[in-house]
Amino acid sequence: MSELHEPILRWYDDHARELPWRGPDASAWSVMVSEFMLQQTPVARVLPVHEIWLQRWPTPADLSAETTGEAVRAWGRLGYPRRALRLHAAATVIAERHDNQVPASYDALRALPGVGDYTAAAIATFAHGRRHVVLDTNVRRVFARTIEGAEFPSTAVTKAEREVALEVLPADVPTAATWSVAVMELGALVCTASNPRCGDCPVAELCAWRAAGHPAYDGPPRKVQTWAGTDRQCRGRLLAVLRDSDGPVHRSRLDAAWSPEDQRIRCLASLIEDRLVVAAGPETYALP
DNA sequence: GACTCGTGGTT
DNA sequence: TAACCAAGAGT
Repeated sequence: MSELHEPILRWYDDHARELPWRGPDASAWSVMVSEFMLQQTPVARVLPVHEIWLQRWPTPADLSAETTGEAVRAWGRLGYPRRALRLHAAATVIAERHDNQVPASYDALRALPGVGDYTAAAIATFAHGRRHVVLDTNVRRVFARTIEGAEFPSTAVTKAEREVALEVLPADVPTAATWSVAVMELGALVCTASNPRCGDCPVAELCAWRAAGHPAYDGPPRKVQTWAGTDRQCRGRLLAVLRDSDGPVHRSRLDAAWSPEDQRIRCLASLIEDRLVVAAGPETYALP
């Protein structure tokens, strides 16, 4: 029984945000959709899109019956639109092989497209109450600080890190689920990456990083995403043209959306390769 | 393990 | 303002 448990669980009881994918009325599918959307996208931007998706596609089979293009269009500007394709593909697997029920086992979830270690553990835990180590960027940062005394965790999840997380995971199954969401919430609201609110932290007195005097991060340089002029930006521009059009668009519309030309051609080809775009006819393109 | 893949709010 | 960063996954 870690001494972190009680203060963090009590803090969560008082400060948890009310989110639509939490609470007793949320379906496992609602949790699954939220986990896909929350991969690298902030809660505030997910909220309105998640509501539309659940209303439009209340079960995996409802989404599976749509074209992938409609999923990409409804994904809107959440970013990383390949997640929409993977969610659609996962919904199809669930509809066809899992009786339209989101699996409860980690292994079955992990086998779905777009579901990695984190998402499998999160769905098993938050949708089905299973007991798993849920290691996301928030949890990793909270443990790095409170337990290891470092400002930030290592770049990749280590075996030792996973073992520590398992050691502090409450043995009681339902408490383990609450614990995981509580630590995530603490990382999201208090133990933030920049400007942590240590004055509001329920475990400030126990925090190794604070006790050490908040030493600055001294690990390898954390990668900074470049953006301007990248293929990612170019792809985003091209896809936005298709997303904002009702039907197929002529190549000239895409030509106007980005230069230089060689990069535009390369990115359009990669979008087609990724099945985010299809050639709809001579010189015309559309969502799949 | 290093890279790639969107988007927009915050500082 | 440019940099940072947000419930990661796949290659």
